[in-house]
Amino acid sequence: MQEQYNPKEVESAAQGYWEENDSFAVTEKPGQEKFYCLSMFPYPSGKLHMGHVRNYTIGDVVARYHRMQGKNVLQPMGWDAFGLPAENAAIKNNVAPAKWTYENIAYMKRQLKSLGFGYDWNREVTTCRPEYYKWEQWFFGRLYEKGLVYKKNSSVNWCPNDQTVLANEQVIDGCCWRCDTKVERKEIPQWFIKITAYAEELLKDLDQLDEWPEQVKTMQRNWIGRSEGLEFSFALKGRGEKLQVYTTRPDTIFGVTYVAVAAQHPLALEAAQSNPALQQFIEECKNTKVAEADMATMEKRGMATGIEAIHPLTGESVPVWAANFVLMDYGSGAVMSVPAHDERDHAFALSYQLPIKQVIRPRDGSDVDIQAAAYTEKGVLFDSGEFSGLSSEEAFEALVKKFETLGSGQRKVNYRLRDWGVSRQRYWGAPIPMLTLEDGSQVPAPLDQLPVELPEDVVMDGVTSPIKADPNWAKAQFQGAPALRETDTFDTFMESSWYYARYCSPQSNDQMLDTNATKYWLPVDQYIGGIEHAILHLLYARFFHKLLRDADLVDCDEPFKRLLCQGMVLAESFYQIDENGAKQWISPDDVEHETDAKGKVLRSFSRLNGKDVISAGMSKMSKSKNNGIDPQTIIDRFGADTVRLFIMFAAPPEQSLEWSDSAVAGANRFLKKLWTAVYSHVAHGQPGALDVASLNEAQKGLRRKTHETIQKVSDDVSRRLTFNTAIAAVMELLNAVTRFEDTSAQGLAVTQEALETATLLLAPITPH
RNA sequence: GCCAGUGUGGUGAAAUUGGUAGACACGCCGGAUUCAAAAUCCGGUGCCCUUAAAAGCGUGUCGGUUCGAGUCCGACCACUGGCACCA
Repeated sequence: MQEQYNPKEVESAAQGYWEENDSFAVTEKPGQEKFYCLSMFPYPSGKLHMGHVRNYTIGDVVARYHRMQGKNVLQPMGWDAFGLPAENAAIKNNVAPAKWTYENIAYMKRQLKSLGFGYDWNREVTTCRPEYYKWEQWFFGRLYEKGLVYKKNSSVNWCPNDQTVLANEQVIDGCCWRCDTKVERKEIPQWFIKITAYAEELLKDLDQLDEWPEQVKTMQRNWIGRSEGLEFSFALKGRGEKLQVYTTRPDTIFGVTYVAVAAQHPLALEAAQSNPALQQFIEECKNTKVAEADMATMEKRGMATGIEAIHPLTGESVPVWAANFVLMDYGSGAVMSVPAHDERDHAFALSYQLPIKQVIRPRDGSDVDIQAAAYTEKGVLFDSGEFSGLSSEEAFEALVKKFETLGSGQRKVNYRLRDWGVSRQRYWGAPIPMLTLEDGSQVPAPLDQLPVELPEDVVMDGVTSPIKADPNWAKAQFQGAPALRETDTFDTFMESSWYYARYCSPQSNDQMLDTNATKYWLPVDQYIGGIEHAILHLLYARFFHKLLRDADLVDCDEPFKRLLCQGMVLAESFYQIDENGAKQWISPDDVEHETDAKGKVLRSFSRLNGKDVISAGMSKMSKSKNNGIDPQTIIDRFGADTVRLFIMFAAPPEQSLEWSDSAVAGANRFLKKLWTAVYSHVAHGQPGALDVASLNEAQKGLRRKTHETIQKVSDDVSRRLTFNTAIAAVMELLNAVTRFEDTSAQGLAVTQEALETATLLLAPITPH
């Protein structure tokens, strides 16, 4: 054993051994307990960032712990390789997205290996490879045949100058990020998968996920948004057609003073033909981004259409308004409005002087100032005909019954969840495997045409997808007749919705999944990833799993048994104001501090120009704030084990983690101390056998500490997933060993046990 | 705007089921070692008053429940994640 801790040597020796012996390769072993530990695979953006390091260290610690417990542990890794950044990089650097992506993968794979993660690389999955997306295309065809796929019009962000669709991220302050043109909403035909057909099951099965964080389940429940209400129609004065609406508050129906429809609603469009002001308003409503946050915060605007609706119970007429906050994409594109009992309707009624009619009062009979604010609580009805005097709950039932008796409405369960739009008008994604025949009908591409391959050797012009620009690409045949390929590609959430299952049989060439493998490995025992995926990715993956189950490809109901959502990695950011008044972000590497006698920072300044810098506090490591710390420089300086130890020690996994250079040095110091302690112990030679009966009080004390630490660390790592307290416990044990200083035969035996224990307990965290 | 979180010493945090607030570290202060420095080792370190002790104060703010609240409840403030085309 060397006297000094030399991480470079230790780490390359250990990594060389793992590589040579393929130490983390696993196969199905029916007799052995399995453990499937999965970390969310990365988008290959160029190089690893600290968030990746944190995510994968947590996963590796869990995987190595269970391996040490004797389980058959599967821990795979792969690449979520399709996506927008590859197209942007392609334009910027004049390189094809595929080449850029594969180079990034090669570099990041080397980095993962240098961090000592125990992956079974034989199972590596890369989603932009045809052998992967072939099966996604095949499965989409099966969903189409089952009636779970359909095409309909829906809104996109449209840049009228570039004649192209923009992602929400590409719309900056309502304008195109390339040409600064005002972005419009545009309706185009797109493919959808019926996730709403599984809404009830996706909601109900959350109850069986007892090892998921409560907050994630709550967010998913609210996202699915089950509600019970009444669906009914308004007749329209002088017209044959009816206007269908849905409400969760039928008890307020006598308070309806107007009806609102989306600006793009057929009624509004028709009325606009003879009303230039309305036409103008509808045009203006196109000038909003598709994002819900923008819809919810924009100024609520509207205009009367001149059409009158007949209240189904009172027979009174109420005006139909076109409003920018009603969305054509959701429900029927029309809502009943009760300003007295709904905040948004109230605000709208005040700005357009529409009547506010109160029909619910508090149960205690007290008065409310209905002009000042909506009364949204439930209560007791009045001015509601035969329903006056009923409570909101009684009125709900009575009104549903009334409408059902009249045959003009019914009870309906509604979901906020909308069907999954999977069409993207972009190049770098899996082609949607649909063919349009000469008669205009559509069929899935047959198996012998799969994969519908995306050409990789292309030149990006920055605006149009190469497969849309090339008229020949779309040309195909179907049963001897000419057909046209779909040139849209899949949402990249498609690939990440089933990769965890493909890892079970990644080389399967003749089928999507090998059911022998999925039955053994699934569900994933521990899934680890960022909280930012709490809703979309995790909901789509749960949905896809149920689709796979219904196709007999997997045999459990849920894909992820236990979930851990790790927090972000933050670093302090600093800036100076330049002569133009703009913030210049200074890298934390270039900032020095002056402190007072207690170590409190008094002043910070730039090492580059000596001028003071202003701290913007802790924020997520990002390019825009120039506060990213490159993991590679830390690995090169201290070694992978120090990086892993610091990251696991600095905060519990679900909290955000603040980067601190001196704390990293502290983690390194601890490893050096441990090394030194072992070295000086070994120098005393091999100790004799431990004789438990002959120990003195101090020796018993150290033994007790050793075994308390085993218990504490085991519980922290397996049940609580609080790695920071596990490490603290090992630090306490090492402190006890340092204080012990007993070189008698039994003293050395007890020390040996304590140091062996410390090393084994740390092994999952600092495996080298 | 809506949904979900977070807030404890100079700093990161701990307190697992409502029961000694601050484990373990970082930083800082003092000392040893050294020609000197780095590294290492030893001691101290919530705030306030104090030579010291003791008292007092203390878990974002305000209020409540309880014998007892960092922990439970209500209101508020600040920050963070998501909002369906970033992944």
